[in-house]
Amino acid sequence: MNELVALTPGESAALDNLEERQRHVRRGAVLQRENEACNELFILRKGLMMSYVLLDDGSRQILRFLFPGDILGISSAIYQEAPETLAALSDCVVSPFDRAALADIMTGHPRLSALILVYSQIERVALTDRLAALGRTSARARVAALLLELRSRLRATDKSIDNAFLLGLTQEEIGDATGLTAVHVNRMLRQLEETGLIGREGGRVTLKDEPALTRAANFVNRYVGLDLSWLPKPRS
Amino acid sequence: MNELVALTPGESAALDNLEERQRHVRRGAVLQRENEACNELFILRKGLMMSYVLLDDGSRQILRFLFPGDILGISSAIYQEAPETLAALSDCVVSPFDRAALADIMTGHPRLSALILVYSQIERVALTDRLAALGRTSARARVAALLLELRSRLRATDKSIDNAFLLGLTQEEIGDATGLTAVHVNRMLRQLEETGLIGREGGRVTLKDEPALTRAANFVNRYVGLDLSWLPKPRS
DNA sequence: CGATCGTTTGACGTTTGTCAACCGTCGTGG
DNA sequence: CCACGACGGTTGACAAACGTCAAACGATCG
Repeated sequence: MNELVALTPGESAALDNLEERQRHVRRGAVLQRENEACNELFILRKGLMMSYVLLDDGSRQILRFLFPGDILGISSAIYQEAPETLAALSDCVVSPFDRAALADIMTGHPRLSALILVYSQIERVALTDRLAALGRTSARARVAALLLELRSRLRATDKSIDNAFLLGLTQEEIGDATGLTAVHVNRMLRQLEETGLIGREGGRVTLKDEPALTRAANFVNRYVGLDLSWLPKPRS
Repeated sequence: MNELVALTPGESAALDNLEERQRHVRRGAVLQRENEACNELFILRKGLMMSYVLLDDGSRQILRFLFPGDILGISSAIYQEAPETLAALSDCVVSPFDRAALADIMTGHPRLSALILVYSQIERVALTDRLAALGRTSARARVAALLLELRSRLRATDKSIDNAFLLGLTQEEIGDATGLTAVHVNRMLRQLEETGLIGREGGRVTLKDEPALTRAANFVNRYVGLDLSWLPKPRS
């Protein structure tokens, strides 16, 4: 949270309290399964995870990729059964905490409550961007938007990333995120490569023509342009 | 909020405070425009509204339909510029309030803060349901899901609604919500009618075979199955 | 009464999915 | 050490779903 505002000692302590415990999650492991009870929330410390749902016909929709610093499972915490599955795309480290800890923060730290709401709204807007992409843009635009989003979010934790990054996803996973088949994702990636917008060498993607990609995708970075001047005063 | 928990007098007073003012919004009017500054939030009191985004090519994605009791514009409140447009689908009444009032609630009423978070998470899950629908289901399923969702949400404010309701949307609006063209929406509606799943008489839709519709749509009502046992204690 | 809007329908085009085959890499167990 | 199988990527032929264009109709409103 300290990227958005300077925290008071009391607020920092409350957050550190959430991150007391650590749990390692192996690549491919499931942290929380759709339709199962789940009393824990998590903060992702290291690695890349995803949330997804499975439909009746067995197809999968990836809802969101999760990066270090993200809070996982708020939506599951308000339901008796989790509405989505959380799974690790790489070896990860998470800090589990329970719903009572969330309630304690909301009672004792109004500004942190507001920041949790802010993060959940940033996520909401990112979801609506993807909704618009799935509803109204071409396969090519969706793949381009996904690459831009991945790069932008990876850079938030690893400043060394510039135009090139290791794409930790299979083409099937890209397809499940963008509403396409793996075969068509492959065609789109190749087309982006052939037209010079991206480069690819064994899992590594290079954004070679970022302005053209942004135009193709109408991508907006939702972590900039915030207005937090209205946040309540910290209590301690 | 009082549908989910019994409010204390202090909490009720804080909410009544938000609804002090009233503003009438005519059908078709825009309450908030994408990319414009907006310092107000709203509670919808009467009528039907929608939020949408416009893409570069002029196409529109409707993100969400808004019903009485919904809070409008939280996501816009955290940005300098609104990420979405709010427009009235029928004559409406809204209660505007400012961001400072939101901050006051978060400071003074921890349980209301938590409930605001709960509502924003219900909305989040509804958005992910729609994301999965757009990414992974057929045009027929998406239209069926929209009809079920509309009926379910209309019934929340009007208990007299059973299987039939007045569909206050054009087929173009249904298309913009489901990621289809108006022409194809028409074909799907006619197909649902011909196969006996729905009936139609001039703007009125009747869900004639609800189990079959639910199967066609894999629809989940996200306003049931909540677990709010963890909510913080009310302060006053 | 004309104009506009929403709906309906048909013919046709494009995008995307499906199916199938093949390739290279990697890990594993005989 | 090698053979095998699993997995992910690549490619082509074909099919299905959905979009585009165009025309006509009825209702509503000024």
